[in-house]
Amino acid sequence: MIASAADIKQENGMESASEGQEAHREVAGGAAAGLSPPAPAPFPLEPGDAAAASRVSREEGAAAAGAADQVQLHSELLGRHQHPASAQPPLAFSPDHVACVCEALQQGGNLDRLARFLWSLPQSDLLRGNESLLKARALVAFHQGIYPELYSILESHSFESANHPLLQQLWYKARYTEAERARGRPLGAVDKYRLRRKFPLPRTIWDGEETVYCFKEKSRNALKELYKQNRYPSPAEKRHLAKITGLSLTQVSNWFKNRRQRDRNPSETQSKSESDGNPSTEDESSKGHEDLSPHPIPGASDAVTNLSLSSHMEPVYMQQIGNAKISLSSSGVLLNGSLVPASTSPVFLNGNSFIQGHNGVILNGLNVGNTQTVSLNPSKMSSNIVSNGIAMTDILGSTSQDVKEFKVLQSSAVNSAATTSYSPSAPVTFPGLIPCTEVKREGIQTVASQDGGSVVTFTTPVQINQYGIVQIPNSGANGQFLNGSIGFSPLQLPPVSVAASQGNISVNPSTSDGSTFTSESTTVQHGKLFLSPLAPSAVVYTVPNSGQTVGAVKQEGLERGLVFSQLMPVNHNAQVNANLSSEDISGSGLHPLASSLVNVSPAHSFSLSPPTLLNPTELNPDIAESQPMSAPVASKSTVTSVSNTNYATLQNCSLITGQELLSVPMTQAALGEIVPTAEEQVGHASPAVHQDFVREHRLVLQSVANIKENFLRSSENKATNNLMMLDSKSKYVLDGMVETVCEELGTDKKELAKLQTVQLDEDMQDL
DNA sequence: TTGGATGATTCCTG
DNA sequence: CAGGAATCATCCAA
Repeated sequence: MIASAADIKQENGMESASEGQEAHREVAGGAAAGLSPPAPAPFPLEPGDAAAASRVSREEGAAAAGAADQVQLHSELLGRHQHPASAQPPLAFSPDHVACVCEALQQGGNLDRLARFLWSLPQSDLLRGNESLLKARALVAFHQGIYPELYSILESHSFESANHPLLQQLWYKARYTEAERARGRPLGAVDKYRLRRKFPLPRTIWDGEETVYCFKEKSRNALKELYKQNRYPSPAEKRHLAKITGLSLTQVSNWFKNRRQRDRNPSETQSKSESDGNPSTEDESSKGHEDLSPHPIPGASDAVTNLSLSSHMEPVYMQQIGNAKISLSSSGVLLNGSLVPASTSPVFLNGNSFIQGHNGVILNGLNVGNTQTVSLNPSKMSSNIVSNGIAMTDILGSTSQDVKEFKVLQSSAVNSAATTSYSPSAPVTFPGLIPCTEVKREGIQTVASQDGGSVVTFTTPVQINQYGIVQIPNSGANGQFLNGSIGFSPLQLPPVSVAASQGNISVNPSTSDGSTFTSESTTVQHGKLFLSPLAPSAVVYTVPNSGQTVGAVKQEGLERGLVFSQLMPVNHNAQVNANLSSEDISGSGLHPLASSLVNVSPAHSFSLSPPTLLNPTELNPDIAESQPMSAPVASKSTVTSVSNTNYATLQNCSLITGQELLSVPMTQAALGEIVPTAEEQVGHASPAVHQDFVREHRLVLQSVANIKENFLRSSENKATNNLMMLDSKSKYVLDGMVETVCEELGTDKKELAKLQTVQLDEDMQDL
């Protein structure tokens, strides 16, 4: 689709860059006329001069046939007969239609035609800032070698991320081509690299996220995290990883393959510590390889691995789940999980993950960086000593095997004898665990033990500040039984600085024996919603108290979803603020009220009161097919998990409320007005209505824009297709339109004439 | 300019 | 078809 540099070079011959630009301005000049202020218009169209433009176009117009001509014809008519010369010529197309044609021509690869079409368009404020037009203009400018204009376009408008790859290519290729011309020789890799450094991408076409060796750091971290746990991911895991990282399955597979290979041959590759600064990665890679060969996830019977730690005099029993790798050079921390009867304050994190010594804590396989603090702050320490309990709520990523193993270990924990109590007023650190990571534990009741060891159970709210993982505000006079029900899902926590913002946690009042809590101990968190923005966004809502315990929530492959615990009293005072942005979560941590993209007020409540729990089957049939919810501890657990697609639907519902009457029909109009009925409506056009309609439509689009990504994801769900269509700015949506238009363009001009004569007032009536 | 790091590719094997 | 090994091309920092 993109004209190659060679093409451009050919077109421009041996002219210098500036000469070439001028030449092309003269030849193809009007391409950008009147579309956007930032770019100079070589042939500025006087108001009402669409006819002239039309004539010029036809004279030049080698292919006078097609959409461009039809458009300009109609523009001419409207410009002459409906508007005085002083007014802006009206658009025969709606901006969406223009964008549609642009997309069609772009995808058709006919950039010359696209240039003529752009040139023929009249000036209109409606078209300013139209991203499809700007993109088309950029393409044309690149195609014609008018690089200054290209740069101007790219820098003057903040493009949607969906367009970034293409525009970035344009940016770099233009730079390369310019440099090649100047030097008169092809560029080498280093030359290109220097050019990229010299001309970094403008933020308008770049999300600002650093990439190293083509992979974004975020993606790389996700790969690393899974690799730490499992060097041989299953195809499903690879797919999931590919999905959450935006990489292809092949890239994920290659990454693992390369990583394994280089871990196997550290001497050859001189593999050093990864960029995550975690030497443990290397450590665990360089030792015990025989244990890391492909193997099925072990069953519960072999879930417990007895390791002897070099730095410890006492053995530490750890739970090794699946292919999770265990690397302990000192005491570990494990929350919510298994048992480590080490003498030096082991803390476990969610059972199946692991933890390592020197540089950080790995929460569920994810490393907590040096500056991160894990503090467990209870608010009040009454006498809540829970002797038992390990309730595991593993939200994401855990496998059923994990749960099984957890059960085994849990039972052993319950049956164990030794119980250690920690003074709530004495924060406990874990020597040797993480020299640079502070782990505070306040008001933690240590409870069960195994083999003389101790298991930590959190009986009060657990708070991990913004440098840490989880924040659970304490809200009660009575201590709360959290029972260690902290679920850190694998792969959800980046290991570095953003880790804190990407975990998820559920605080569930559950007991190991399945008994329910009294209201006194559990109501304190009423209405609290603890959300966690995740890169693969998983948000866990757990609102305790209903006389029932909440068990584990499992949802494999959840990418952006909400997990609602049972009986979530949204209608109380719960305002759901969920920042699901995967791009900007580093600063928000887990503060529940941090910047929110989605603000679901009670008015838009999902009716999650007990009688109307979200039914995953209804919301998304995929849920029924997917990972079943499991409740390793609480027998009564009833947790509703809502998959990403459902979440998108929910968002749509809330945001579109009151607007869907506008937006949905608009989609129909945008797509459907190519139908012959449009012809009968010629002459009924009402520019005023049209523009107003467009504005409203834009309003709708704007409101929808925030959840666009979810729209796109929801496209996987057929049930939401209609909603997806609302986002007519989306290229995905346009794809369908483009196909249609391409057909029309390729067959009959009349169809385009029909397209121009859309009667939006009729649409309004339909509304 | 250099050399390590890294993603991708090819070939082979089970 | 996935994994291992070798290799290539490119990236990127020093």
